[in-house]
Amino acid sequence: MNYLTENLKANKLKVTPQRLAIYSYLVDNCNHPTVETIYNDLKNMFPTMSLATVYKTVASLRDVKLIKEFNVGEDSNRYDAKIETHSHVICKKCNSVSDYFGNIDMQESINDLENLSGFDIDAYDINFYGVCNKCKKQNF
Amino acid sequence: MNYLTENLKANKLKVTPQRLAIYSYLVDNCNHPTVETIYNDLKNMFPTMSLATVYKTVASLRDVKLIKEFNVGEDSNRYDAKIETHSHVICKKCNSVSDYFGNIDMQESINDLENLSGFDIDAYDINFYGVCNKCKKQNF
DNA sequence: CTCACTGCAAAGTGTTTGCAACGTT
DNA sequence: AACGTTGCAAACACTTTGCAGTGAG
Repeated sequence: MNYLTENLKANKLKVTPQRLAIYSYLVDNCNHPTVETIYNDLKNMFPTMSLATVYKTVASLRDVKLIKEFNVGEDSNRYDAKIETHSHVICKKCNSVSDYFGNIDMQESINDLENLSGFDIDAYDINFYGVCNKCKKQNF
Repeated sequence: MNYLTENLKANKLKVTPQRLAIYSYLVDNCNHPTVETIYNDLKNMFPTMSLATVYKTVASLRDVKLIKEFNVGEDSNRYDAKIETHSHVICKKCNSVSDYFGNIDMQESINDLENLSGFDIDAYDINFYGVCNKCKKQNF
């Protein structure tokens, strides 16, 4: 029993083939896919699988915090199985979303903000926007 | 002629009563309203105004960069007439969005990221999530 | 055996579009 | 007078829901 199966069971989620496939797909892919992308990539292996199943599955995985749901200004949400703190880098040309794991120290700002406003901060997101290397080269 | 009118004209946008009302509403309100909120708050003064007009207007204002459009994980977008760089602080309980103008130096990370990946970064967003002072007090 | 999950279709929600009437310039 | 804007209704895209049948535990 691999760790994906264990993670699902630990969160009281039944290990169905569809659910395991969607979860492994997210763990294996760093491209932060949308529901549509997941569905298209998996329907070869699961011809009867429906979009609704993908929606329901990512919602379950998100609820138990095995994956993160986010939106970078597009119509549809993206999903990410990397749950450690990291930033996203979005290319304005090709709309790709990549990861940046560099350390960004936010503690000072968080302290400042908490003292200033009485807010309790427990998370933050950082998104960078620009043009990726590939699009720069293609003058795209 | 006030500066709001000037800003619209400078961007070749006709100064209609609806457009001016929506733009001033955004300039006067720091609560980062959604289209729905703008519509509800203005329809007393403009009983015939339609949601479509609000959508079209914020799109025009966003296109000429008089306002910013963003999303903090809700179903609908929010709009902000503060165009200087600043962060958003989101309360997970009451879903309020407030501003943080504290200086956060990202230059080092941007350099690192640009060297690392060849990305040209020209903007970034920072969102903080937590519980606001009011909700903390209400144990809400 | 039970209850959660799947898959289909239908409904829901936020947003956009087509188009005629209107109003700013 | 010209052309961008408004406002209505219809269309659209993404997501959620209802429900009967299925299958993991």
